[in-house]
Amino acid sequence: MSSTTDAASGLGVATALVRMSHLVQRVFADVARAHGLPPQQLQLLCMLIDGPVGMSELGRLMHLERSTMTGLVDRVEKRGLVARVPDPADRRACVVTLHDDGRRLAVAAHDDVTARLESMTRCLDPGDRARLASAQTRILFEHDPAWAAGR
Amino acid sequence: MSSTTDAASGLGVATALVRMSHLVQRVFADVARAHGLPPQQLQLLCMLIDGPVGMSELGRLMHLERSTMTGLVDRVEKRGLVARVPDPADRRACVVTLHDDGRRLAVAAHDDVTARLESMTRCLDPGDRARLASAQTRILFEHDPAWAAGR
DNA sequence: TATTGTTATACTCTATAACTATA
DNA sequence: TATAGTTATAGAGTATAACAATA
Repeated sequence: MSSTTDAASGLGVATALVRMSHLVQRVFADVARAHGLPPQQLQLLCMLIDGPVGMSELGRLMHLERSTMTGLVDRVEKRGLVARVPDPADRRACVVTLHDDGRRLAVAAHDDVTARLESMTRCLDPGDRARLASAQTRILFEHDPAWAAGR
Repeated sequence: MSSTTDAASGLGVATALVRMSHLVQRVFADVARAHGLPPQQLQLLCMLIDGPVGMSELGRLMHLERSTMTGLVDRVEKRGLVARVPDPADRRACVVTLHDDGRRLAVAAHDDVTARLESMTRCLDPGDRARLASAQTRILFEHDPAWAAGR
């Protein structure tokens, strides 16, 4: 009945994935709140770190309808963190770009999330941590449609 | 530049956790929608499979305010899936219980989520799958406050 | 015809603050 | 005083359907 044996009575892989997902979402939400943003708005900012993205592409990346993106970008734009810039190559389209404040916030929050998650994995051996990352990478490679495209 | 080497250029553990979390949330949302429910309402139902739970305890389990629980339970109750039952031991309190329809729906959807997640892990060796589950179990044991209490 | 983005609408989710009733 | 639950309010997130402008 030591803590070690309790942890050893492990969960099924599906249950573990669901619970781990909730824990990660909570970390993300806590960091977002610490930076004064709702989680979805922070997620949007993080999508823009590598460069401007159009509305439809953002919807594909975040698995949201285009009309949902309109409202989300509206709210983040109202905070002065991003701007819509007309696409010179297509007069229907625009790209969403980070302002300086938005970039600082996105990078700082992203770093916070990374630090907190890495800290949580310190209870694993380095080898186990690497195997955890690689097993998840493998699953994502096989099952995340957005994988091939994105970074 | 083969797909194998692409997968081998793995993600950091934090990035892998965040992406995996999104993938799991998407699976859960897809299953919920297939059963005609918003994800949060399905999550609530799943919390009740092992037995009735009071409003405050539900809030702790789901990391939501008590007032948020009131609305969530209202909506699920309106669908006829759960009922508030007065707690005979404490006249302030009530417990939320599943109706038969709610239980059938909760179990079926839970099974669907489990099946889809297990199917996604089939790209791993049995040993890797077991190590994935056990590494996550270890992290949850150390960092999920709701761990000790819950199942 | 197809695509880009928006608007209108209706729900849903969430937190804060103030409240009632019971412990 | 403390806890269980609700109400009121405000804001945020989401999808569907219909639309305008452009490709």
